[in-house]
Amino acid sequence: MGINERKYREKQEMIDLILDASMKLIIEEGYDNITMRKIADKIEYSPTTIYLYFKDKSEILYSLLNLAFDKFYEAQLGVQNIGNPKERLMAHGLAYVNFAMENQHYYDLMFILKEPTENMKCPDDWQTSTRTYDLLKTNIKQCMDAGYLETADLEVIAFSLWSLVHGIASLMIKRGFMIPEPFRQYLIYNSIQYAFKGLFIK
Amino acid sequence: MGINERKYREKQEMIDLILDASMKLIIEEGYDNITMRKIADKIEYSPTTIYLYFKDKSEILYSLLNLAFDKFYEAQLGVQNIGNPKERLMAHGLAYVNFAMENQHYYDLMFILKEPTENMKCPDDWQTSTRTYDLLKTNIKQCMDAGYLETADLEVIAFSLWSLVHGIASLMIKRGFMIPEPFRQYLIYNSIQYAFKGLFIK
DNA sequence: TGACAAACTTAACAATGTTAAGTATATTTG
DNA sequence: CAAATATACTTAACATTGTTAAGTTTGTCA
Repeated sequence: MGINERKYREKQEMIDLILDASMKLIIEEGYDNITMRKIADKIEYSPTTIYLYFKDKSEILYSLLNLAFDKFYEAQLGVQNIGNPKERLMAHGLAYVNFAMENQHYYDLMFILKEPTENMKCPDDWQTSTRTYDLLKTNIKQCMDAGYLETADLEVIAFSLWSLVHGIASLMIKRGFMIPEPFRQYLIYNSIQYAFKGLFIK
Repeated sequence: MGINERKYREKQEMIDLILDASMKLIIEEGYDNITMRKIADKIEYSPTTIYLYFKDKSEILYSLLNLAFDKFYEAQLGVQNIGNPKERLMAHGLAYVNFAMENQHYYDLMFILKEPTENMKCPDDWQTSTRTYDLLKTNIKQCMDAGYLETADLEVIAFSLWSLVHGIASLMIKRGFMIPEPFRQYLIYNSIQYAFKGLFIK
């Protein structure tokens, strides 16, 4: 009988409803201003109903983190059609920072906030994140194979590049107000350019 | 009459008492777990007394941010006795990340948390922070003058290096749990090494 | 000594995440 | 078909948070 299937579907729809509302709230009002009651208001249910679908608030944030990583991964894929490994890697870095700047709250969820990580106990729980990191490593590897990068520990190069773009993104998001607006874009673009150029050996 | 001086002194002592207790609480229990009532408990006053000395919680955090920057600046000064500009700059980067790792809550206050920055409206309010950034720029400038670095926009180079070390530090602090412990130190050290080496031209 | 200001506390507010207990609404079972 | 039971949801309440208003004690100065 399809009754169980329907129930499962309805449960899933409710979960999506909650996540949708939460994500919208985060985008509208920022992570700090998201509360269980506001989510409940938005979906027109009582606050406690949410607890029938999520263990607690951090589990909602963890689910949103995974959704954010999906969007992030897609954005990263956008540069994979570039043939030349060096240009691809550079575009990759720029795409990373651009995504972060245009989706600051997603970025917060993915790499800065602690709360959603309370639900990440074992490595299985961060598959959505390692997927994008693997993409970066692949692009680095191909640069290395093509002789654009010095042969070195792939993990070290990857972490260096990741740190660089994450540093740019997170500084801009959290302390960008200290830099006058017209100067921000200039700094972002040229810092990436400068740092990447240094690493390439041809 | 020294009565006003005494009162001023007492007021200052109270402020220090509150800041001391707050900082200890942050170090002991982390930023998330610091509450006005816990601070009050620690200094053995009622919670509302604190409001006679600080406008609100974010003003306390802002004061702590400045204290953190003082410690940070001191730590950075530790490498200034190194004669060779290149070695000094590299040591500077390492000292930066080391301080961050050893004082994660300070680092949170200085570069990641939004709350304390609510009290930073005009550039006068972030003097303690620009001071350390100026130190970095000085060291970069000297590397450039000595021919260790390609001549380029100082602001761009400084932001690149800052982003790199900040990226390493903040990733380790916020998502370090995803990297197995013995590997973390290796990654930190070698990433700095790798990225810096790329930038030097001799 | 009495007026007044400064320092501090008590009580309370609204907002937060979360739980316990209760009520409708489906579903299953006799 | 009706009673029993499970499912979905709500109401009420709790403890904790930052913060304010009102009151009390203490110190200062005429």
